[in-house]
Amino acid sequence: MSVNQREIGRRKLLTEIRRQQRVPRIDLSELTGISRATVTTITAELLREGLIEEVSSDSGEKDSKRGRPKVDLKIRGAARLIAGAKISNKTVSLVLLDFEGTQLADHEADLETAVLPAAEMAQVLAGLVETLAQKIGMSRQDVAGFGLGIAGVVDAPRGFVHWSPSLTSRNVQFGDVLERVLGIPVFLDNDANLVAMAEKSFGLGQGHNDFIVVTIESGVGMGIVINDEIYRGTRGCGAEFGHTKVQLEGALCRCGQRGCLEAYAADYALTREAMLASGEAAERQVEDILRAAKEGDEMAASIVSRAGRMFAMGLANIVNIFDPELIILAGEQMQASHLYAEDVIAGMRKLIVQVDKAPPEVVVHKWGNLMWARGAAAYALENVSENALLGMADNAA
Amino acid sequence: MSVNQREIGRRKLLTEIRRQQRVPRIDLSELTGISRATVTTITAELLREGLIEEVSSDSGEKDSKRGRPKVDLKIRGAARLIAGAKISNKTVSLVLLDFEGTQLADHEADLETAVLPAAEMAQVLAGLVETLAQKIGMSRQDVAGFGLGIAGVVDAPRGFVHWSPSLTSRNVQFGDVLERVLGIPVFLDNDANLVAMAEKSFGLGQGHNDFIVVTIESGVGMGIVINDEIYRGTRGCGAEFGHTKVQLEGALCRCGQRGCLEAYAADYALTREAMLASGEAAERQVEDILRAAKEGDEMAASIVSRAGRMFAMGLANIVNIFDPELIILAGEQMQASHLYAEDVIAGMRKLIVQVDKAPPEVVVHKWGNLMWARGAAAYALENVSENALLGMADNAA
DNA sequence: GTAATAAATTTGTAAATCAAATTAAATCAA
DNA sequence: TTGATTTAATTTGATTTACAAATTTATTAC
Repeated sequence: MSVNQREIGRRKLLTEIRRQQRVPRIDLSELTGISRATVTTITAELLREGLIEEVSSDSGEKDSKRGRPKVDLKIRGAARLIAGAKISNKTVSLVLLDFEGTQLADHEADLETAVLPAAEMAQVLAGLVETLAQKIGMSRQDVAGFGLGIAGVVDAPRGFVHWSPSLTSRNVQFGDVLERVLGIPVFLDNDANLVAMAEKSFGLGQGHNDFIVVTIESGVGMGIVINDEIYRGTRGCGAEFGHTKVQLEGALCRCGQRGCLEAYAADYALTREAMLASGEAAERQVEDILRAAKEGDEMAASIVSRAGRMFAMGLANIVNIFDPELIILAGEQMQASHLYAEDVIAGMRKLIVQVDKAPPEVVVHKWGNLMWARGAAAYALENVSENALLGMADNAA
Repeated sequence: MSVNQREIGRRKLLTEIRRQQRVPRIDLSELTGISRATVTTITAELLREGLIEEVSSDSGEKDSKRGRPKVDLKIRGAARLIAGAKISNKTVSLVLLDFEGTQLADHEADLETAVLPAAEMAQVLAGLVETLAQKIGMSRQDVAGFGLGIAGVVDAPRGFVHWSPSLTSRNVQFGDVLERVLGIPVFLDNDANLVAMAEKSFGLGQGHNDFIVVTIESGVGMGIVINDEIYRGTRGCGAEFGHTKVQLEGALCRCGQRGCLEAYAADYALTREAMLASGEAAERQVEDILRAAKEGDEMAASIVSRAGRMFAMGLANIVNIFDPELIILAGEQMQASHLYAEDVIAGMRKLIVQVDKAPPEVVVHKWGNLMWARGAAAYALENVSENALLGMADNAA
């Protein structure tokens, strides 16, 4: 009933094994502070349960030591099957991972309509997860957990969608709807949080306990990791970096308010301004504007420069508030390169509180379309892992 | 050595007793999920150690129940003596608390100079703590912990001061200096964090796990409470709300940068603007300007209104990032009333992401000079409490 | 004075950790 | 090939700890 001692040990060891990838029992004892005896008993349980497995050789150092050789332990990939998906504008991308986190399959599908009622969306997703599973000869029922990223305002722990551009209805208990239709555990989250999750599990955030991920695609999003956990506000609408205000009564944003960072830094802001300034009716592509700016077009340069300075200002505010050790600028579109530029970062450094200590590291991580889905899967993986451990206690009783 | 089960139980029970103020064992068992038997044994330990005490009557409900009457437990005030202090511009205010948190004495003293070398400041503080203790017939050596709040950039866990307006030297291991001079454990923190601490322990933050405190005095500060703990960034220079930027290349701030919130909302910003606008050489008092604004003076009104709108914008950014359940506007000066005004808060509400859920509660808490010192003491109390529990384990061994 | 009732404690048992002893699996040296 | 050496992993036995159930304690009701 209560969280007993043993469960704490099991959790500690399983997470440590996951972190280390491959690790012998004696090191586990060192790393976790749990005695060798207890490590033996607990890992035996985890082995029996099929959650981990032994790997013969320690490939690392073969300096011909004598003594009984270490036997590495690792997460057993075959233990569970995890699916993750991200709903984008008119496409859904999915990945299938094993329990180790290695990718087994992926899939991409178009949606006929970008916006659907919750029930229909669930039907579509159920079909896609089935298709995905069949790619490796499995069925949907074999999937232990499905993580889904959806744009909008999401209350992740409750699986509740306040609003999403992909759903016709507001305020849906979408997590429950999905679980009913899919018949497997579903874990729902805001898409920006999932990038943070992906960076934490597979990306540049590995080994960091506190960091911030800023995502740049059509809008500007943010994920916050504090104390090794995704921080979500009380109402599930925190981390709205794109809608922090950088100018009082400034430019009009898609959200209807004025002065949002997005209204200066996002793609549509650039094209809109260029259109307005030139008086042309046709929209120029962002790439066009960036190229023109580089080639000396003053108007274009001015637009791009302001976007960069506004972005730097927004970033600086984040640093002044959080003082994180790391900021990851993550995005799949190369066209946001003007925001990744070194002078933008330099501009940010000038706007933060000056201390005799290095400013936070800023790294850029450009990745493919599937990263979102992998983040969603990582979120599911975390939850499935936890449930697997809880399940063990039940079996014992 | 390792944090054993028993220690977890002790901590749980002690914090629960502190939270409940007075509580019988059987309720403790209910509240913490620890069995009655274990509650008996652990509370016996805590009693023996003198950290808690029994109180005969449960004053609450005397509805003539039968059965053995409950015996309330409470923190034993006499267990430890805690001091807290805040260094302000040219004064130091101090409080002396017992282990329950009730105030036993307070003291205020002027500094000859606002800025001192670390060693001298430590000497001054040692004398003041001695004076404080003697007010109740005790000496400095009887104080179990001293919490100190100091303006500037402070790395609290390390007791390191990057920079402070009260010290001549930068980058001082001030915590260690103080401990050497005072001869008692010292806990150092940034002053804004201490207000958060005070609100969490004694004020409006009680019962909330995640909230934000914005302090308004000569500058604008912020304290962040996440998961019932003060959040401090990696370098100890987070939560610099006053220096978040609200205008690109805007008004000049004391910190040398442009566009800081402080440069629009702080006292000196108002007086400066009024002076510039009127062309007068003499500075007007903030109260003057506020009164004039109310009486229809257009220039004054414009200045005050902009300060309010900028402040609303800054607050909205905090909400858009954190989505906290509660924001406490805390300050000792009535003159900041223009920032507390209802229309400022309403302005903030218009600038946050709109969801079908109530915006965060905003409350105003005006308090006296000693609140800072009480926060410092609360910080020390938390640490001393923790150490008392750790000490028990050592005794047993 | 006795029954009833509820809080707190005691008792005996089961769970779980750990240090120390033991076993297992390898290398090295002769 | 054999035995010494070395190190990892397991087993053993003691100890800690938590808890359910039984018991004691302190009160009211009748």
